[in-house]
Amino acid sequence: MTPKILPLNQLHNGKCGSCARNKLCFGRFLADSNAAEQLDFEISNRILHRGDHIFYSGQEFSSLYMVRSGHVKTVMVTEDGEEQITGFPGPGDSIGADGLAAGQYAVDAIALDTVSICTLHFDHLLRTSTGEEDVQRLLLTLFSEMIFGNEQLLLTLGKLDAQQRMATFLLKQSHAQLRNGCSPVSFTLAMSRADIGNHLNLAVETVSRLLTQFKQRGLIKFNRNDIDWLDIDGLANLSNRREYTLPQMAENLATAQLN
Amino acid sequence: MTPKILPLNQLHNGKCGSCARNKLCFGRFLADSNAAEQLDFEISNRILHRGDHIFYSGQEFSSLYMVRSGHVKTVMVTEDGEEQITGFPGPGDSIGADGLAAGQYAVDAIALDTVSICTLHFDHLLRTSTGEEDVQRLLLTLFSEMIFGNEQLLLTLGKLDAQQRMATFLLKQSHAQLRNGCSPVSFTLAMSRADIGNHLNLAVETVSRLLTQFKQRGLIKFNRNDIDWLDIDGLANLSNRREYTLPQMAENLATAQLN
DNA sequence: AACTATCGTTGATCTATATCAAGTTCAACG
DNA sequence: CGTTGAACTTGATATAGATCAACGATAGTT
Repeated sequence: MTPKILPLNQLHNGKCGSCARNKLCFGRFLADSNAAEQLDFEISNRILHRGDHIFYSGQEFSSLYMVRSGHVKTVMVTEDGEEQITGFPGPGDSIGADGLAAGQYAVDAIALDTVSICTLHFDHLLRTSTGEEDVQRLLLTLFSEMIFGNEQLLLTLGKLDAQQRMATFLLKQSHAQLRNGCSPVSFTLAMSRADIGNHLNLAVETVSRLLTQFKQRGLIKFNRNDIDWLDIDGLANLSNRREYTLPQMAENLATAQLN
Repeated sequence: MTPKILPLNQLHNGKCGSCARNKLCFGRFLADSNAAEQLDFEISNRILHRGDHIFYSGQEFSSLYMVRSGHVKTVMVTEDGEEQITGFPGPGDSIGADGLAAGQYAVDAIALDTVSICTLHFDHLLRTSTGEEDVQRLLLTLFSEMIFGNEQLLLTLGKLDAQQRMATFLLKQSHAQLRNGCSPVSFTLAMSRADIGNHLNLAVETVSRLLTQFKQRGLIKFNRNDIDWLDIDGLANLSNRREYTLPQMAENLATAQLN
């Protein structure tokens, strides 16, 4: 009889601070590595599959979510049904913060592949963190990160052309890989060309053409959604952004771990 | 000898909770009107003039700011100097939250006209609010509002055409007026055509043409930057968004005051 | 293995909005 | 009260990327 083995994205119910993935998640905001013990609020874990909703737009706000593994898309919808993908949260990213102000989630959060996600009941979180200055700061930092990220995205979509947007997107994915201790040059894109196009405000055809073009210019190697290699400096050069070049990426990572 | 009279946007140094403008500012997030007394953190006031910087992009993060009166633009800059105006915070809006995560402000915040602004030293704010669950919630709500606002903007810029974007922008300005107890159909735009164009990702010429077109269709009456009248329902119809129609606006306002 | 639906690629054409080019208006200043 | 410069308007033309159209590849199903 074989011993029972936990799956790679092992479940964890209980205190946030004692979770094995803490360093890649909430812990990445804590300067003191022992401070994780302060994260003594309850979390509960859920596994979702491709297409499952974590929550719906308009649904009453109750919790924040942290992605432990897998990828999600967050979709905002206009009156007349047009959809805008506002982001692709992955491991260590939070979801749902946009719902607090209005009391209801502003987007649909949909799993792109198999996703392990933590539920942080907001009222509980707030009660538990009262008096814990570090935890308060952590929550605000988490929210601040989202504000900053959205502003960066506004800049990317507003002032860069199709090629620059695509390069920036690939570098962002690469950077996220690195943050999670995975290879920044070899990974799988969880989202379809249509999703990328929607997110970057480009037609599917344009996304496809740009990827082909990048491949021909030797900037990336890929097959379908599997990226085998990616020229970070070359793409950074195209994107007019230095922030994702490897040395800079490593530095960002170090900073993220320290703060 | 005439008595000394405070200017309209009267200065207020001391406790936030005792400020006369509290109801239009931090207080708008508090359900209980007496809860304002909980806002016992220190604030200090500054007056700025057109073109003055509240802070610079890259400057070390230290404080959040609340606009008491006047209008501001927040500008993010790319590597190669391209600028994106991410918003036009007005009375009751906060500035600077994007700087917490990285420890430095992400945008330049520049006064568009004469601005009265409150400085909330972040460390002091955090220390004072520790143990105050309502204040913690308030801060997170403030941040959440910005996340939501940026996502709405992403949707507007990504999925609406020039005409719809312009209509949406005018309605947003109108809505902000209403929130501050001013006329939603008669007000002055603090920003130039160039600023509007930059913010909406449109050429100045397109902004000008659309405004002229709206005037010819009887949707707005204006002279230079003074809007004398504005057909809220008509514009809402164009913009494919019902959220800014007058009944809805009044409801939003009521909700905002209750929560 | 053949079938089918979904997703991705590639080429041809079209269009919304940018860009270019001239004015026009207005506020500030000597 | 004429001068200047910035901000705005209006018309003509250009273009990046969308849209339309057709085809190819892949994974899941029977």
